[in-house]
Amino acid sequence: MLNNFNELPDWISRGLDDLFPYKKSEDSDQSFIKRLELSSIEKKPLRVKLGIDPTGTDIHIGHSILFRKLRAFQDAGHTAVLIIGDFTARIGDPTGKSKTRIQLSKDQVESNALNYLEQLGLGKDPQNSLLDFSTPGRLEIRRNSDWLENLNLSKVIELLSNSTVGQMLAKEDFNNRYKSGTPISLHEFLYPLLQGYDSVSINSDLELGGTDQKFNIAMGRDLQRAFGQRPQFGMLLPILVGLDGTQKMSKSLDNIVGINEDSLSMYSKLEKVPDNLVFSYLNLLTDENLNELSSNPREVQKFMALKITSNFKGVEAAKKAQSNSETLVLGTQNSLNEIPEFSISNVNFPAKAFYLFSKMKMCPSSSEARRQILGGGVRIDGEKILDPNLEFKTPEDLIGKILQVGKKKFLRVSN
RNA sequence: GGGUCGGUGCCCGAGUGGUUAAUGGGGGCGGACUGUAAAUCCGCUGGCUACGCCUACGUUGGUUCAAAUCCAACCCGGCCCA
Repeated sequence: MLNNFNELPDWISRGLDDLFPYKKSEDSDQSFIKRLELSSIEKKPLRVKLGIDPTGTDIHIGHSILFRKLRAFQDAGHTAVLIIGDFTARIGDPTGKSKTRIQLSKDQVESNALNYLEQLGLGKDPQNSLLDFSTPGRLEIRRNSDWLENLNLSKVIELLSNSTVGQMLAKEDFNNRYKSGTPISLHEFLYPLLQGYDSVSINSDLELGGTDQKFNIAMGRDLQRAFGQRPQFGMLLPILVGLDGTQKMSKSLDNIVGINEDSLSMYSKLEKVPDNLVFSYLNLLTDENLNELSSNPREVQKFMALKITSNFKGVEAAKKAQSNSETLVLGTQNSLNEIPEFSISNVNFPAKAFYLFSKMKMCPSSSEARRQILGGGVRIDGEKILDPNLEFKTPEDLIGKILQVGKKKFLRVSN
């Protein structure tokens, strides 16, 4: 951490990686504390910007760090301005990318956006959702196509003139790609400028983002000044490391915990994250006191899994997930009360084992199912099966039984 | 636009006419071990109700008994020149 932010209240400083600029100054453009004071003197809530590009369909707990912080500002009475990057999603943020992102269609982007909002809590009680959608004045949802779709060329040129090729190439991602000979399309240079222009369009006081967003957020600050606005502050929060323990959490790396996952799989994934992540998960995803943790690493890990699952699924569900997960380990699956059920209706009989497991979506393909069986990773009601051609004559032979692949995937056969 | 090099399975990367579904590494998955972790060891890693069939080496055609491997055109990219 570059600074210690201990002059800031805990709800702001918790988990913070950087807040910039961070100067001791009376100028509310330079000192965030002054900006906060000004806001309370003027009785004008801060406009806190967070942009999301609706490129995928699943929000994971890594994203939730930002939303939790945004929510903290909401709860403190400020206005969250959630920008749906429906336009920028079509360009693709080059940040962290080693290659040009595929451009998405308008329809895709729109349905992704709705999906995101639902996951964030649209239509839900604020107590059970990431963001507060219902308290008046606490949330604005804006789509950046509103102002970006019809930007004319002269405006675009004006934006472009605010930055230089040198600046762009100084940005780490572009630099790496340039040096390694990976293509960079010109339109990708536009992305930081457009994101910056979003800040101008909504008159942002503070923009939240992951640490990789520093360049883009700083661009917003520059542009706001160029357009005669009071420049925003940038608040950077750490990028959550994914389940593999090394790379950032990202769907394409397949190391995520999705906030839509059922409580059992959420808990199960969390309780077995690599040890080096446990502390940061507690720090970034819960409000627990970090000075009062057990000295037993396994206990801390379980505690972390329980607390995080509770945040998303409620205390009851989390406790149930924990006890279910413990029974699973003992191999007494029958006592489970919360195994997801899956209908056997699209399986044709007689059904061989490998066919069954692929049709029940336990394995991605029938060939894979065959391999899993041969590899000894497949059980029915706890009993290992080794013959991929094991045949089941009728659905009745299977209904109510528990199919298992590996240690984590379970499913109860239903009608 | 010209020159030149290149496009192989999730990724990287061998292979330059025939046991090639394609060496190797990474990643992933499964098994043993364990703290359901890490480390380590072992196995698997195109699809298909399968002892067989199908689809694969940028795209499309061609040569050949036979092509990822040869030829042509096209598409895409790196570098150099303009």
